[in-house]
Amino acid sequence: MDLFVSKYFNKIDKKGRVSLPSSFRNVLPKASRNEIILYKSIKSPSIEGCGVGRLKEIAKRINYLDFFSEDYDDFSTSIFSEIVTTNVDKEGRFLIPEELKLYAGIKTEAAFFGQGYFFQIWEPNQGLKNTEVSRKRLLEEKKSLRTILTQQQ
Amino acid sequence: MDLFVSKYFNKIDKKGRVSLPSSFRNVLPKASRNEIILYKSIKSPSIEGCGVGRLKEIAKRINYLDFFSEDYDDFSTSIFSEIVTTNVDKEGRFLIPEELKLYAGIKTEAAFFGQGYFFQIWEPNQGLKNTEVSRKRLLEEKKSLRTILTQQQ
DNA sequence: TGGGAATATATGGGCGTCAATGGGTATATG
DNA sequence: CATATACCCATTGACGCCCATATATTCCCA
Repeated sequence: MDLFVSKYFNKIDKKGRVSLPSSFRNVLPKASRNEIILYKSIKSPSIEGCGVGRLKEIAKRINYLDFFSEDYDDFSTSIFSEIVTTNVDKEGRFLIPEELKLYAGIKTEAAFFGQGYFFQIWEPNQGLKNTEVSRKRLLEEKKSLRTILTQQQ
Repeated sequence: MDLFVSKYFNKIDKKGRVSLPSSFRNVLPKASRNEIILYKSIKSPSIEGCGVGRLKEIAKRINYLDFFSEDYDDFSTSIFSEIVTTNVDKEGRFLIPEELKLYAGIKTEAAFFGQGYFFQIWEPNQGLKNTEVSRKRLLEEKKSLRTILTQQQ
Protein backbone atom coordinates (compact mmCIF):
# COMPACT_ATOMS: atom_id res chain seq x y z
CA MET A 1 0.00 0.00 0.00
CA ASP A 2 1.50 3.29 -1.03
CA LEU A 3 -1.18 5.53 0.44
CA PHE A 4 -1.74 6.92 3.91
CA VAL A 5 -4.90 5.22 5.19
CA SER A 6 -6.69 4.39 8.44
CA LYS A 7 -6.37 6.15 11.79
CA TYR A 8 -4.09 5.70 14.77
CA PHE A 9 -3.86 7.16 18.27
CA ASN A 10 -0.34 7.38 19.64
CA LYS A 11 1.06 8.79 22.85
CA ILE A 12 3.52 11.62 23.13
CA ASP A 13 6.24 10.82 25.65
CA LYS A 14 8.08 13.11 28.07
CA LYS A 15 10.61 14.01 25.44
CA GLY A 16 7.87 15.00 23.03
CA ARG A 17 8.38 11.98 20.81
CA VAL A 18 5.52 10.23 19.06
CA SER A 19 5.54 7.17 16.84
CA LEU A 20 4.66 7.66 13.22
CA PRO A 21 2.30 4.73 12.61
CA SER A 22 4.16 1.86 11.06
CA SER A 23 1.91 1.71 8.01
CA PHE A 24 2.60 5.39 7.38
CA ARG A 25 6.32 4.82 7.57
CA ASN A 26 6.02 2.19 4.90
CA VAL A 27 4.44 4.67 2.54
CA LEU A 28 7.54 6.81 2.61
CA PRO A 29 10.16 6.03 -0.03
CA LYS A 30 12.99 3.98 1.43
CA ALA A 31 15.56 6.56 0.47
CA SER A 32 14.06 9.25 2.71
CA ARG A 33 12.21 7.19 5.27
CA ASN A 34 13.86 9.07 8.10
CA GLU A 35 12.45 12.45 7.18
CA ILE A 36 8.96 13.89 6.89
CA ILE A 37 7.58 17.36 6.45
CA LEU A 38 4.88 18.96 8.57
CA TYR A 39 2.81 22.10 8.13
CA LYS A 40 -0.33 23.72 9.44
CA SER A 41 -3.42 22.65 7.59
CA ILE A 42 -4.95 25.55 5.72
CA LYS A 43 -8.51 24.46 6.37
CA SER A 44 -8.56 23.01 9.86
CA PRO A 45 -6.76 23.18 13.20
CA SER A 46 -4.66 20.19 12.36
CA ILE A 47 -1.19 19.37 11.14
CA GLU A 48 -0.61 17.87 7.76
CA GLY A 49 2.36 15.73 6.88
CA CYS A 50 3.90 13.78 4.08
CA GLY A 51 7.19 12.65 2.67
CA VAL A 52 9.76 15.08 1.37
CA GLY A 53 9.16 14.03 -2.22
CA ARG A 54 5.92 15.97 -2.29
CA LEU A 55 7.70 19.10 -1.18
CA LYS A 56 10.17 18.91 -4.00
CA GLU A 57 7.30 18.72 -6.43
CA ILE A 58 5.76 21.84 -4.94
CA ALA A 59 9.09 23.61 -5.15
CA LYS A 60 9.37 22.80 -8.81
CA ARG A 61 5.90 24.10 -9.51
CA ILE A 62 6.51 27.35 -7.68
CA ASN A 63 9.75 27.73 -9.53
CA TYR A 64 7.82 28.01 -12.78
CA LEU A 65 6.08 31.14 -11.59
CA ASP A 66 7.42 34.49 -12.62
CA PHE A 67 10.39 34.99 -10.39
CA PHE A 68 9.74 38.68 -9.93
CA SER A 69 6.01 38.44 -9.30
CA GLU A 70 4.20 38.93 -6.04
CA ASP A 71 2.66 35.48 -6.33
CA TYR A 72 6.07 33.94 -6.24
CA ASP A 73 6.83 35.56 -2.92
CA ASP A 74 3.47 34.73 -1.44
CA PHE A 75 3.79 31.11 -2.31
CA SER A 76 7.34 30.65 -1.30
CA THR A 77 6.84 32.50 1.97
CA SER A 78 3.60 30.81 2.95
CA ILE A 79 4.74 27.39 1.99
CA PHE A 80 8.46 27.06 2.51
CA SER A 81 8.74 29.10 5.66
CA GLU A 82 5.75 27.36 7.22
CA ILE A 83 6.99 23.90 6.45
CA VAL A 84 9.19 22.11 8.91
CA THR A 85 11.17 18.99 8.28
CA THR A 86 11.40 16.47 11.07
CA ASN A 87 13.63 13.47 11.45
CA VAL A 88 12.16 10.10 12.21
CA ASP A 89 14.41 8.10 14.52
CA LYS A 90 15.24 4.43 14.17
CA GLU A 91 12.25 3.46 16.26
CA GLY A 92 9.98 5.43 13.96
CA ARG A 93 9.40 8.37 16.30
CA PHE A 94 9.59 12.08 15.59
CA LEU A 95 9.09 15.42 17.32
CA ILE A 96 6.15 17.70 16.63
CA PRO A 97 7.37 21.31 16.89
CA GLU A 98 5.80 23.29 19.73
CA GLU A 99 4.19 25.80 17.39
CA LEU A 100 2.40 23.09 15.46
CA LYS A 101 1.24 21.36 18.61
CA LEU A 102 -0.24 24.64 19.77
CA TYR A 103 -1.97 25.17 16.44
CA ALA A 104 -3.63 21.77 16.66
CA GLY A 105 -4.21 21.77 20.40
CA ILE A 106 -2.19 18.61 20.82
CA LYS A 107 -0.83 17.74 24.24
CA THR A 108 -0.29 14.16 25.33
CA GLU A 109 -1.71 12.17 22.48
CA ALA A 110 -1.81 12.55 18.72
CA ALA A 111 -4.36 11.12 16.30
CA PHE A 112 -3.12 10.24 12.84
CA PHE A 113 -5.62 10.21 9.97
CA GLY A 114 -4.66 8.85 6.60
CA GLN A 115 -5.66 11.11 3.72
CA GLY A 116 -4.24 9.27 0.78
CA TYR A 117 -1.28 11.24 -0.47
CA PHE A 118 -0.74 12.89 2.91
CA PHE A 119 -1.93 12.50 6.49
CA GLN A 120 -3.31 14.71 9.23
CA ILE A 121 -2.43 14.89 12.90
CA TRP A 122 -5.21 15.97 15.26
CA GLU A 123 -5.86 16.35 18.92
CA PRO A 124 -7.75 13.02 19.35
CA ASN A 125 -11.15 14.36 20.36
CA GLN A 126 -11.18 17.12 17.80
CA GLY A 127 -10.09 14.66 15.16
CA LEU A 128 -12.91 12.28 15.88
CA LYS A 129 -15.39 15.09 15.92
CA ASN A 130 -14.11 16.26 12.57
CA THR A 131 -14.50 12.81 11.04
CA GLU A 132 -18.11 12.75 12.11
CA VAL A 133 -18.83 16.16 10.68
CA SER A 134 -17.11 15.29 7.43
CA ARG A 135 -19.05 12.11 7.07
CA LYS A 136 -22.36 13.80 7.71
CA ARG A 137 -21.61 16.49 5.19
CA LEU A 138 -20.72 13.87 2.66
CA LEU A 139 -23.88 11.82 3.17
CA GLU A 140 -26.00 14.87 2.74
CA GLU A 141 -24.60 15.23 -0.72
CA LYS A 142 -25.18 11.73 -1.87
CA LYS A 143 -25.24 12.78 -5.41
CA SER A 144 -21.68 13.95 -5.63
CA LEU A 145 -20.58 11.08 -3.45
CA ARG A 146 -22.03 8.64 -5.92
CA THR A 147 -20.29 10.38 -8.73
CA ILE A 148 -16.93 10.09 -7.10
CA LEU A 149 -17.26 6.54 -5.93
CA THR A 150 -18.65 4.99 -9.04
CA GLN A 151 -16.16 6.31 -11.50
CA GLN A 152 -13.91 3.68 -12.90
CA GLN A 153 -10.28 4.00 -12.27
CA MET B 1 16.52 17.96 2.25
CA ASP B 2 18.12 20.19 -0.31
CA LEU B 3 15.75 23.12 0.09
CA PHE B 4 15.66 26.04 2.48
CA VAL B 5 12.57 25.43 4.60
CA SER B 6 11.09 26.46 7.94
CA LYS B 7 11.88 29.53 9.99
CA TYR B 8 14.43 30.23 12.68
CA PHE B 9 15.11 33.10 15.08
CA ASN B 10 18.76 33.54 15.97
CA LYS B 11 20.56 36.10 18.07
CA ILE B 12 23.21 38.47 16.87
CA ASP B 13 26.10 38.62 19.33
CA LYS B 14 28.26 41.59 20.32
CA LYS B 15 30.62 40.93 17.47
CA GLY B 16 27.77 40.95 14.98
CA ARG B 17 27.87 37.23 14.37
CA VAL B 18 24.75 35.19 13.78
CA SER B 19 24.33 31.47 13.25
CA LEU B 20 23.11 30.35 9.88
CA PRO B 21 20.54 27.71 10.86
CA SER B 22 22.04 24.26 10.74
CA SER B 23 19.47 22.97 8.26
CA PHE B 24 20.31 25.86 5.94
CA ARG B 25 24.00 25.08 6.11
CA ASN B 26 23.25 21.56 5.00
CA VAL B 27 21.57 22.84 1.87
CA LEU B 28 24.78 24.48 0.72
CA PRO B 29 27.03 22.30 -1.43
CA LYS B 30 29.84 20.81 0.62
CA ALA B 31 32.43 22.36 -1.62
CA SER B 32 31.37 25.91 -0.76
CA ARG B 33 29.69 25.47 2.57
CA ASN B 34 31.70 28.29 4.06
CA GLU B 35 30.41 30.93 1.70
CA ILE B 36 27.02 32.48 1.02
CA ILE B 37 25.80 35.47 -0.91
CA LEU B 38 23.49 38.16 0.39
CA TYR B 39 21.57 40.96 -1.31
CA LYS B 40 18.71 43.31 -0.67
CA SER B 41 15.35 41.88 -1.59
CA ILE B 42 13.74 43.87 -4.38
CA LYS B 43 10.25 43.49 -3.08
CA SER B 44 10.54 43.75 0.67
CA PRO B 45 12.71 45.24 3.41
CA SER B 46 14.54 41.99 3.88
CA ILE B 47 17.80 40.37 2.93
CA GLU B 48 17.92 37.46 0.59
CA GLY B 49 20.61 34.84 0.67
CA CYS B 50 21.68 31.62 -0.93
CA GLY B 51 24.69 29.62 -1.88
CA VAL B 52 27.05 30.90 -4.51
CA GLY B 53 25.78 28.29 -6.94
CA ARG B 54 22.47 30.04 -7.15
CA LEU B 55 24.07 33.08 -8.74
CA LYS B 56 23.95 31.43 -12.12
CA GLU B 57 20.25 30.78 -11.74
CA ILE B 58 19.65 34.44 -10.91
CA ALA B 59 21.64 35.48 -13.93
CA LYS B 60 19.53 33.23 -16.08
CA ARG B 61 16.31 34.71 -14.73
CA ILE B 62 17.41 38.21 -15.45
CA ASN B 63 18.60 37.16 -18.84
CA TYR B 64 15.08 36.06 -19.74
CA LEU B 65 13.91 39.61 -19.40
CA ASP B 66 13.95 41.72 -22.51
CA PHE B 67 17.49 42.89 -22.91
CA PHE B 68 16.50 46.35 -24.10
CA SER B 69 13.86 46.97 -21.45
CA GLU B 70 14.30 49.17 -18.47
CA ASP B 71 13.56 46.23 -16.26
CA TYR B 72 16.62 44.44 -17.48
CA ASP B 73 18.89 47.26 -16.45
CA ASP B 74 17.08 47.84 -13.22
CA PHE B 75 17.18 44.26 -12.12
CA SER B 76 20.65 43.51 -13.18
CA THR B 77 21.94 46.65 -11.54
CA SER B 78 20.04 46.40 -8.34
CA ILE B 79 20.76 42.76 -7.84
CA PHE B 80 24.23 42.08 -9.11
CA SER B 81 25.85 45.23 -7.90
CA GLU B 82 24.29 44.78 -4.49
CA ILE B 83 25.42 41.23 -3.94
CA VAL B 84 27.93 40.61 -1.22
CA THR B 85 29.62 37.35 -0.43
CA THR B 86 30.06 36.41 3.19
CA ASN B 87 32.12 33.74 4.89
CA VAL B 88 30.58 31.29 7.30
CA ASP B 89 32.94 30.40 10.15
CA LYS B 90 33.55 26.93 11.55
CA GLU B 91 30.73 27.28 14.05
CA GLY B 92 28.34 28.17 11.24
CA ARG B 93 28.18 31.91 11.95
CA PHE B 94 28.55 34.84 9.60
CA LEU B 95 28.42 38.62 9.62
CA ILE B 96 25.57 40.59 8.11
CA PRO B 97 27.01 43.74 6.52
CA GLU B 98 25.91 46.95 8.23
CA GLU B 99 24.19 48.29 5.13
CA LEU B 100 22.04 45.22 4.79
CA LYS B 101 21.14 45.22 8.45
CA LEU B 102 20.01 48.82 8.08
CA TYR B 103 17.97 47.97 5.01
CA ALA B 104 16.12 45.24 6.88
CA GLY B 105 15.94 47.02 10.21
CA ILE B 106 17.77 44.19 11.93
CA LYS B 107 19.38 44.85 15.30
CA THR B 108 19.82 42.13 17.87
CA GLU B 109 17.98 39.22 16.35
CA ALA B 110 17.55 37.86 12.86
CA ALA B 111 14.68 35.78 11.54
CA PHE B 112 15.53 33.29 8.82
CA PHE B 113 12.73 32.26 6.48
CA GLY B 114 13.18 29.34 4.13
CA GLN B 115 12.05 30.10 0.57
CA GLY B 116 12.96 26.90 -1.20
CA TYR B 117 15.88 27.71 -3.40
CA PHE B 118 16.95 30.70 -1.28
CA PHE B 119 16.15 32.23 2.08
CA GLN B 120 15.23 35.60 3.55
CA ILE B 121 16.49 37.34 6.65
CA TRP B 122 14.05 39.67 8.41
CA GLU B 123 13.77 41.72 11.51
CA PRO B 124 11.73 39.18 13.52
CA ASN B 125 8.51 41.16 13.99
CA GLN B 126 8.41 42.44 10.47
CA GLY B 127 9.08 38.98 9.17
CA LEU B 128 6.20 37.49 11.08
CA LYS B 129 3.91 40.25 9.94
CA ASN B 130 4.93 39.63 6.35
CA THR B 131 4.18 35.92 6.62
CA GLU B 132 0.70 36.73 7.79
CA VAL B 133 0.04 39.14 4.95
CA SER B 134 1.36 36.69 2.38
CA ARG B 135 -0.79 33.92 3.73
CA LYS B 136 -3.92 36.04 3.67
CA ARG B 137 -3.28 37.17 0.13
CA LEU B 138 -2.76 33.60 -0.90
CA LEU B 139 -5.93 32.33 0.74
CA GLU B 140 -7.92 34.91 -1.17
CA GLU B 141 -6.75 33.31 -4.37
CA LYS B 142 -7.65 29.80 -3.51
CA LYS B 143 -7.74 28.72 -7.07
CA SER B 144 -4.08 29.09 -7.81
CA LEU B 145 -3.23 27.80 -4.40
CA ARG B 146 -5.15 24.64 -5.06
CA THR B 147 -3.35 24.15 -8.31
CA ILE B 148 0.02 24.28 -6.68
CA LEU B 149 -0.70 22.38 -3.52
CA THR B 150 -3.06 19.60 -4.40
CA GLN B 151 -1.58 17.97 -7.41
CA GLN B 152 -0.40 14.50 -6.67
CA GLN B 153 3.21 13.70 -6.66
C1' DT C 1 -5.52 -25.94 12.46
C1' DG C 2 -3.90 -24.74 17.08
C1' DG C 3 -0.32 -23.15 19.81
C1' DG C 4 4.12 -21.61 20.63
C1' DA C 5 8.14 -19.14 18.81
C1' DA C 6 9.92 -15.31 16.31
C1' DT C 7 9.22 -10.69 14.90
C1' DA C 8 7.38 -6.07 14.82
C1' DT C 9 5.43 -2.09 17.08
C1' DA C 10 4.66 1.28 20.57
C1' DT C 11 6.79 3.08 24.44
C1' DG C 12 10.37 4.38 28.16
C1' DG C 13 14.91 6.04 29.54
C1' DG C 14 20.35 6.86 29.52
C1' DC C 15 23.84 9.15 27.32
C1' DG C 16 26.79 11.13 23.78
C1' DT C 17 26.81 14.52 20.12
C1' DC C 18 25.61 18.65 17.90
C1' DA C 19 23.67 23.32 17.49
C1' DA C 20 23.39 27.92 19.23
C1' DT C 21 25.79 31.12 21.83
C1' DG C 22 29.61 33.58 24.38
C1' DG C 23 34.28 35.10 24.78
C1' DG C 24 39.65 35.26 24.27
C1' DT C 25 43.32 35.69 21.15
C1' DA C 26 45.75 35.61 16.75
C1' DT C 27 45.86 37.50 12.24
C1' DA C 28 44.99 40.38 8.50
C1' DT C 29 44.33 44.62 6.29
C1' DG C 30 44.51 49.26 5.50
C1' DC D 1 49.12 50.54 14.73
C1' DA D 2 44.06 50.06 15.03
C1' DT D 3 40.08 47.88 13.73
C1' DA D 4 37.77 44.13 11.88
C1' DT D 5 37.47 39.33 11.29
C1' DA D 6 38.90 34.50 11.60
C1' DC D 7 40.09 30.74 14.62
C1' DC D 8 40.04 28.36 19.01
C1' DC D 9 37.87 26.96 23.23
C1' DA D 10 33.91 26.62 26.47
C1' DT D 11 28.99 26.15 27.96
C1' DT D 12 24.22 24.80 27.78
C1' DG D 13 20.33 22.63 26.23
C1' DA D 14 18.21 20.01 22.66
C1' DC D 15 18.22 16.14 19.90
C1' DG D 16 19.76 11.62 17.90
C1' DC D 17 21.26 7.13 18.88
C1' DC D 18 21.35 3.11 21.57
C1' DC D 19 19.37 -0.25 24.62
C1' DA D 20 15.32 -2.22 27.01
C1' DT D 21 10.49 -3.95 27.61
C1' DA D 22 5.70 -5.09 26.99
C1' DT D 23 2.22 -5.95 23.93
C1' DA D 24 0.59 -7.23 19.46
C1' DT D 25 1.18 -9.58 15.24
C1' DT D 26 2.93 -12.88 12.12
C1' DC D 27 4.96 -17.16 11.07
C1' DC D 28 5.88 -21.83 11.26
C1' DC D 29 5.55 -26.43 12.41
C1' DA D 30 3.73 -30.28 14.76
